[in-house]
Amino acid sequence: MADKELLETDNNLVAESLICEVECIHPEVIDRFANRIIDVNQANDLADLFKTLGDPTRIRIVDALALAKGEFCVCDLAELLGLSQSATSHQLRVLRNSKLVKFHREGKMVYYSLDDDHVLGLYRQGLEHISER
Amino acid sequence: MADKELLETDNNLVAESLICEVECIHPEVIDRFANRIIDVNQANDLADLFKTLGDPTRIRIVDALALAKGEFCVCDLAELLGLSQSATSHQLRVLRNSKLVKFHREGKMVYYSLDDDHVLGLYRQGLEHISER
DNA sequence: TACTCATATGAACATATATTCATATGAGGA
DNA sequence: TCCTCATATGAATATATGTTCATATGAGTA
Repeated sequence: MADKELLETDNNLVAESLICEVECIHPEVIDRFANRIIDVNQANDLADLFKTLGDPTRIRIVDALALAKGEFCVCDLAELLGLSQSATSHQLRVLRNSKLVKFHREGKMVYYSLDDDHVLGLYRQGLEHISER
Repeated sequence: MADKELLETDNNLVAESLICEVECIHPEVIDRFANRIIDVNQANDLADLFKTLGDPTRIRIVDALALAKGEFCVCDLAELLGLSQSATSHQLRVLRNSKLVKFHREGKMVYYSLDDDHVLGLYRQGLEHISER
């Protein structure tokens, strides 16, 4: 709105403003990259993956499963990490939904483990990153 | 409390309950891993790193910087991603605080780029993970 | 079938966070 | 010095999320 009023006093500015509201943009940069940027859906999926790992409790769960190189039942996980059973179960569900862990039932117990080595790779790379600072 | 009342009718149960509230724990599992689990501070740092990558807007910023293999000024980034200048700046600050991007000033403009190849590695590994499903 | 136990889940609450709007900062130019 | 412009930032708001509490589910067992 402030712009509009200013424009009426300067026709030269009007033309430019109709094309682009801001002056600082480098059109050649935009043109070059505009169609190569990650698709919004993919960005959402990727963000969801990282978001899932973006909680200290879930990190500790993943860490436990990573060092066990095997599986834990919910109850042991809760005890190991000092969490309530409910909190543990809720967080395991989040990890499950993102396919970061898998599980199987054995009688009354449910055992969880990392879904694949990819998860381990991501986790280790993250660990490396924070260690180098 | 429900436990307490039950306990008074069965002394055998009392003893066990005083040691451990839950029955399903495997003590040998706990003992074996209890002292090897990631330190809480480290878990927080690692979660913060992933949390920073856990937002679609920041993912798209990182993606743009990754494919440019160079730098963008704030204004170009905003235009490229269809974001407001303010939102872009706020998110760049988050990325800066987590040391995922670096920047330098040139006159009025500020140019941002990925901080190091580690970030790129993490990003790519995440991409791989979601592509394989 | 009735009971116990391991796990899952829904609701509620407190906290964190992404965006917008308005404004501040600070560099370059007239 | 005053103005413009690129960027940064604070406040406010809407939304997402982690934990707890209470309860449900569902497998084993008497």
